[in-house]
Amino acid sequence: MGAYNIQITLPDGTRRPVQAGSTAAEALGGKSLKKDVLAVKVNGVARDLSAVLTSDASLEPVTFDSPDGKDVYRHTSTHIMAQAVKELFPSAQLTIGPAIDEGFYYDFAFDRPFTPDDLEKIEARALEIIKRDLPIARMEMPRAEAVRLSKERGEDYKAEIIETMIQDPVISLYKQGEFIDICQGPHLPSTGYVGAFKLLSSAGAYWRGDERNPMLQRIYGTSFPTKDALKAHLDKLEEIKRRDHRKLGKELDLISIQDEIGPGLVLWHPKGSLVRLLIENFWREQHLKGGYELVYSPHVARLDLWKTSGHVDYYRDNMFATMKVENNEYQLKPMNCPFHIMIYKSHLRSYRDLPIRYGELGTVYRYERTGVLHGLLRVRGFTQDDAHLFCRPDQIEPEVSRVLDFTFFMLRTFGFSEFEVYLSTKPEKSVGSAENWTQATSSLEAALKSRGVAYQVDPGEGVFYGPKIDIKIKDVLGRSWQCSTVQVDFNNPERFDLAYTGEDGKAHRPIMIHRALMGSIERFFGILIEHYAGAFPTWLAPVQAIVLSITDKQQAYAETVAAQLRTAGFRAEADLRNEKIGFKIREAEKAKIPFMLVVGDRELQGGTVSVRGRSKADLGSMPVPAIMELLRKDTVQAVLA
RNA sequence: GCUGGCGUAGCUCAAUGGCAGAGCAGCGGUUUUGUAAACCGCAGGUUGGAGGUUCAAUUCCUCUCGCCAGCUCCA
Repeated sequence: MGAYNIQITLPDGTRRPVQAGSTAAEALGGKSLKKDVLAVKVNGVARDLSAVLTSDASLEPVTFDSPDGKDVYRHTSTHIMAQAVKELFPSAQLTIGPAIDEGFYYDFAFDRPFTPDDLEKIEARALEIIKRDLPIARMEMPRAEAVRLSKERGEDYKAEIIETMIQDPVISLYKQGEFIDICQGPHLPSTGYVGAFKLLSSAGAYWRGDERNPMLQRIYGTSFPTKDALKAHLDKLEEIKRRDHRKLGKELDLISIQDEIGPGLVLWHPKGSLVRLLIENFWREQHLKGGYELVYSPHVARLDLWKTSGHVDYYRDNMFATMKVENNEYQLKPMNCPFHIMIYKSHLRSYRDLPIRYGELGTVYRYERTGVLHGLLRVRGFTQDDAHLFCRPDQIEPEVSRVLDFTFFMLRTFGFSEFEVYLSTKPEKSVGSAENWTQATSSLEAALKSRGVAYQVDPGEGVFYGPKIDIKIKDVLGRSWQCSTVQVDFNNPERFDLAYTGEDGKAHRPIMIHRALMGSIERFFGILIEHYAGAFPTWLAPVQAIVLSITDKQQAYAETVAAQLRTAGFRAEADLRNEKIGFKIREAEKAKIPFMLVVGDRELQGGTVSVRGRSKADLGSMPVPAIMELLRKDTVQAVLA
């Protein structure tokens, strides 16, 4: 090898000559390199530390802090798991094993599901492989040879992957000990780089995600550089469990879903109903302020209505079966839009009337397959905070801008402050002219830009009838939920032959915009429960304050205080039971009531209450008007924030 | 819908091919209490449902309903 030098450039701008043929690791500092450098970006492309440098390049160390670093780390982790599986169960075939958001999985073709017992053994073996600190080497070979090698090793799925999914003439493989896997890489330099490693669960998964294909056995796991980081992650998983709306919904007596009633059908208990009432009241108020007209529509209608709308053609699989009434077929409604359209159609409309905005908290029923139902998040009967805007093409942009403002206002009010916005463009199967699509899409973009909203484009992900904007919220645990959607629709105005009379006296076709802010009230409520861990802010709390008497001497006073609060418009209760104060506080804490007002003889004498906020906050003694002021401030603040 | 797991008192969970149990909640009593669980007692069940094997099934088998995890789907 020639002893000529090449230039490398480091992220801080320093340049350094190194010998051509050096590895990236050597170029970065050789043996002094710490174990927290996992890989390297050569000219922006993630590579192994062992990658050989042959020309001038910019180098950037990749650490666990970066998404690339996590990816490399977890990818090697999943190889380690796969090696453990192959060692313990040689007949298991490798398929795919990617790094995912917070860990990794690997799918194996195996003749039976892995048991929790298997998982323990696999984990133990994986830890041993980490201890062996096997060097991980990259190899390259021609496709045909890689296919042959895979078949030789009994890895038919791997051979299929190369043959059908990879175009490159040269295939890269990674080897650690006896374990070989086809993989693009990059990987960690050795198995010993993995600090903390844990397997989490196993489940079936179809080959290539298609239920007609054989079922594979998937194992999920995660890994972190340190035990503490792993523990933090496991703690977070515990926290997610603690906040599960199905658990809290039951504990706080908010809702139930019962066998006798049917899967995916929700009973709203009094406390849950109260929260819902508060949400809906706020929603209606804001819509009236925002220039919407509120409407109601029936829960069933003639099937023909949905033939006209196209739902029968496109979405019958997700609709409940029709019912026969007096020789006519009726359908439980899966959507509200046809009704709003029919309200629009009940008059001749002038261009002066537009935009027309119909809003409805409309309850719809959709047949969801049993396997997808999930608490409040995925149900069969739910209420959409639906609205349909009928407008001229030139009104799309201002209307969408208004909707965006409105959406962010609503979501912020419910405590969400981080958003991800997606613009979905024309899919392969679509209706409407190219011109329509272009104009609508650019109107959506213009609206987003006018609002200074950062967004990503999802090419081809629009609905067949028009482009859309989806907004995802991030909850307090950093999880994303899609709630809001704004969809332009060219299809329904056409199908229902909607028209308005223009300035020119001629009939024109209006554009429809479907939009939902919260999406489904059920789902949004589920998200809210988890976001707040059941501890609703005062303005949404079903019970805002509870008066706790110390002995029955203060019963009358406690009732008076509670009554005063209720008269002033607060949701207050009194706990007069013959129980110790510690017990009453415990129950009130468990019920997550924002304010506990303890009244004993001292308070009785002074006409005060001793205020304890949720989670131990001691707010001291105060007269009744003062606690009312506190409640008022706490309530108003949230709504105006 | 598919694969796997699960289904026992209102809730959380034990147990066994041979009379189904605990804690909490509920009810009755005692206690009159100062910031996260006072004490005693009582009651509570066709072990999700149907069928089968067995002298005997909550336990084993089949079907069915539902739940959970994942896959798939999501206007």
